[in-house]
Amino acid sequence: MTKTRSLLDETDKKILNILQKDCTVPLNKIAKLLDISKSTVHYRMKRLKSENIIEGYHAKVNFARLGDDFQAIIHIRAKYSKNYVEKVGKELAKIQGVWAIYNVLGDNDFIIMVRAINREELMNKLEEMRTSNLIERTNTVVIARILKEEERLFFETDIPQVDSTSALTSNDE
Amino acid sequence: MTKTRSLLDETDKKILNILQKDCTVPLNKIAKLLDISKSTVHYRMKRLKSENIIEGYHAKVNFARLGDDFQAIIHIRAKYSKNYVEKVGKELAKIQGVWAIYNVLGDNDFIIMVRAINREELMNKLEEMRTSNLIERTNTVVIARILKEEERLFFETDIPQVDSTSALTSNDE
DNA sequence: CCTGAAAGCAGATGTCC
DNA sequence: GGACATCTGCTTTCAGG
Repeated sequence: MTKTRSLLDETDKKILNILQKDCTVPLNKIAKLLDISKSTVHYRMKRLKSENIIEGYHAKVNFARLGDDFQAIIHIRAKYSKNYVEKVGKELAKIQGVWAIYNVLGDNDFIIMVRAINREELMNKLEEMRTSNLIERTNTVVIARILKEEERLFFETDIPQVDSTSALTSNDE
Repeated sequence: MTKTRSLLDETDKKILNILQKDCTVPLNKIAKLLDISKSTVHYRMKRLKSENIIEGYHAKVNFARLGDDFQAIIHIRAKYSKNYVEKVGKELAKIQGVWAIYNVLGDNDFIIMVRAINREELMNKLEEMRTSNLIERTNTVVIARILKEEERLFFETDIPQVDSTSALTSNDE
């Protein structure tokens, strides 16, 4: 009967939300928050990691605080060819400072995020792109201020409504 | 005299690069890699954290692996008013799934990153924006594939050339 | 600002449910 | 899949250079 068997249950999502916000919180504390045992948390985290749902644990650095920060968003139109998405992606990935590459639908083929230390450095990176024979055009937007940059948490809407008849009610006891 | 006194020395940057890539590596290992003592690594990490250069430690989740993933990049033109950057920023930040907000220079005022679980959800979020009287226009680009999304590491070029007289010139060698 | 040793605690493991 | 107890090893602290 309606065994939804999603990849993640609600406990997993709660754990992921906690770890996304701060992956240094002790198993102990997570266990208390979710009212399960420490080893269960450990077990689940290991599973999530091994299944590559958790891709890694990373420190977030505040570059704005360091000066020498010049970030931009570059819109790229590629020249079409067989497997151009992968090809162009690889080429872009090689450029120092390109930290995100999105293949997108619409006027452009890619939107990429770049960090440089100043205008000159950014221009050099742009030059690299413009001399590539895989790239048709670039359109660069300079970031004035980063107002937010956080984790992509799970929300209520992410949780499949497992309502059969009642389902809800029944707290543990 | 010209004591550059940068916020970060080379050791700090190396530590930050390691922790950005993986903040679970033991102090021990970092110490060996940098050929300094374990407690020095700890000392520096604490300083970086307390100075908010390290903003936090976060798990990275692979949403693409989970299905129910519909991400987009939205370009936003605001209606100008006093302090509109902050005002619009705050308004956008409230919308569930908006995980990054960049105030940018150019045709648009903001570029934001949004995660939804499907097209409908995204449309709802767009509707929220379009009914805001702070927002003039939106232009949405759907992400087909995330080819790269990593940390913004420090590079050679980030390390200030501590050249005394001329500043420019001096490539590393 | 860096180090080494000692102490405290959290993460890893294995067994049983 | 989850709980409990144990062990290992890392993080944290601190006194000294």
